[in-house]
Amino acid sequence: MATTIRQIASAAGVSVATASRALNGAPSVVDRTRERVLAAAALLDYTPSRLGRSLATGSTGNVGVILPDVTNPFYTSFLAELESVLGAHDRGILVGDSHESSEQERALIRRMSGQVDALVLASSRLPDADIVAAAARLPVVLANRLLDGDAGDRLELPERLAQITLDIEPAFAEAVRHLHALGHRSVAYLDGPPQSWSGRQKMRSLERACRELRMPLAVAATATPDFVGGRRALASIDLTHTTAIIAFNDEIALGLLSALRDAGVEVPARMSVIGCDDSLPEGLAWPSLTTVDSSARTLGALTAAAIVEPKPHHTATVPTRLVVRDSTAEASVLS
Amino acid sequence: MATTIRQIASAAGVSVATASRALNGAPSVVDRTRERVLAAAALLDYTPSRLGRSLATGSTGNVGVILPDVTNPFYTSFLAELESVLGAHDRGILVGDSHESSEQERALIRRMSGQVDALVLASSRLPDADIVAAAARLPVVLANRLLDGDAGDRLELPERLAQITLDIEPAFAEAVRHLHALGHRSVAYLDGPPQSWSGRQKMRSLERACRELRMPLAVAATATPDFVGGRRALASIDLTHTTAIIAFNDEIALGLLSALRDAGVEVPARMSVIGCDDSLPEGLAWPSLTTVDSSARTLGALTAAAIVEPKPHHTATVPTRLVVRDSTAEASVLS
DNA sequence: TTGAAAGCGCTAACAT
DNA sequence: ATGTTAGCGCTTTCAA
Repeated sequence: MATTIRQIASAAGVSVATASRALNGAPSVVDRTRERVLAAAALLDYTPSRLGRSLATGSTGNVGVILPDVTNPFYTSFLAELESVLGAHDRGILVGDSHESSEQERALIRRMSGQVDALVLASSRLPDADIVAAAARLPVVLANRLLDGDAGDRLELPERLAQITLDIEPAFAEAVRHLHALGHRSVAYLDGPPQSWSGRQKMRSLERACRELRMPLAVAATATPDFVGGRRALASIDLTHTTAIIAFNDEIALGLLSALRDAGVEVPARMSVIGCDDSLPEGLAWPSLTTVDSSARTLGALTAAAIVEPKPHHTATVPTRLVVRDSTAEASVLS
Repeated sequence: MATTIRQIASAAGVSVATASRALNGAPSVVDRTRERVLAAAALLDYTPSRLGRSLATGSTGNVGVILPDVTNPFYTSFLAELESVLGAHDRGILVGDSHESSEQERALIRRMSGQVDALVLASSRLPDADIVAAAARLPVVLANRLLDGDAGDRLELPERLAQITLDIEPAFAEAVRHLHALGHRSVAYLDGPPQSWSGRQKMRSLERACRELRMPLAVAATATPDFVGGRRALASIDLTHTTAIIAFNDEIALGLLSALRDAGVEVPARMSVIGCDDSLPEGLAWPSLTTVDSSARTLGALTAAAIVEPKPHHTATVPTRLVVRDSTAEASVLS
């Protein structure tokens, strides 16, 4: 067994109450006493039990983070930033991977609640009602998702539910205008997971922008929102009529680039490609990818802030912008 | 406040002890009583407090996992597998990112110990002594690292220290022989982090294999063991005398490939490249990468097994093998 | 300024 | 088969 506060107390010749106060820097402890306690603690290599403290104070110092896929670079960047900030505040992280499944997500929430002070749900695939229910039990920060507050105000949003999102609408509209200006007259969109809120946002933004410019929008699905999914998705695209493709994320765009190269379709001469996230290191994509910069790290930082300094009904949004590189060019003339 | 076992007990008209037994499926509870308790629990939406249970039983059901970099695909694959297996056993994961720093690693261990049942240290950058000290406090599984047990047996290895490693020696030797057979007469090695145990293993394997074949080995460092590090490292390679490069991992190799393409050096015609891990999805590298297959997922699975079914002085090793693809070919004749 | 004692939610002897 | 009781390690009233 590890050293307990009782041993410290008796070693220092004080009561446990005093030992506790000294250890926690209570002002009411006289210097000489504090020194004795601290010395005893150092001597016995004392580490306070988080469990005991948590039970007594009702706060654990940990936050639960649930991601759809720990393997996805977008979420690992997010997690890295979150971990970094929370770690600096001496708070631990319990992670869970929902594998894009709402069932698993529910199970994780159940397992975590009770041993965390707050929950971060990244791109939650849960129905609104479940999220509201979770937020009733403990503070929840929703990252990359918004609840349908406008839907007739049917469900009251809990105070302790924060929502941090990416403002992708303007950048996606700009992407479409960018393509239009290059002479493209139709756009194909490679979608992400069907339950993804951000995916729906992207779809909506594209639909709207395309409508305004009178450009048809073709939508194709990907089995998985990653490199492999992007590679496979090329098969579902009508190459004879498509000159420009926008992807749900950079991973998909990268897979697409790879498949296009294999198929002998030149980028950008014959096909323009646009990604989303700007998550790839320079030089990984060839040609370098035109993309919508939406920083997962910033999302992580704002999420961490929402945990560290909670505000009722807190919302924040990460701005995004189109970054034009070498994967988009003037539309080729189709034969 | 959430529902407590006391409320369940009084609602069901039994003592807390009986309630506890019923909830935990003790055989000594008669069916009718159990039903009443379970019904009360369901009615009141009861979730047992992990904290209370942990304090009483001395086991938390959580394991701590410390990685050098949550953003690195090798570690995320490892983590994904670990999470998957442990999650199936209803055990939670506390993650920490040490950012390749032993200082941070120490701090994380301190924060975690006391609230986890076991610790997983992936590619720990800590001195042997610290690891032994940690293992004295709680079970530790060392992944991708071995302690110097042979160094005069100076430090007794704790029983509860498991060590899971990759057996890279044979595959690295084979990589060198593969290059030699293709006519290469010298090898360059792009190393990983200096504190990395596996990096030293790789170096040693290469040195030995090269010595046997009388091939000179040139070693260059990378600032970071990732794509960007690989790209930058090309500058430190003598292109006029090098025909083959082996990299610490696939990320570095990928960066190298990208830099070589920018520099107009053809792969494999002019330069052969070999990676390590086989962590890239098919099609990501161009040309496809000859690499040493050493599965991070398998490492994760074996590590999870060491947690779930602990054995004293447990060790296990993941076999590796050379996978020949398109990035290696006959040595070019240098002018 | 310090100590005694209660209690956080739960489990596990020990009794009955 | 069930109840009583004593903690697990800590914080925090309340008294002194």
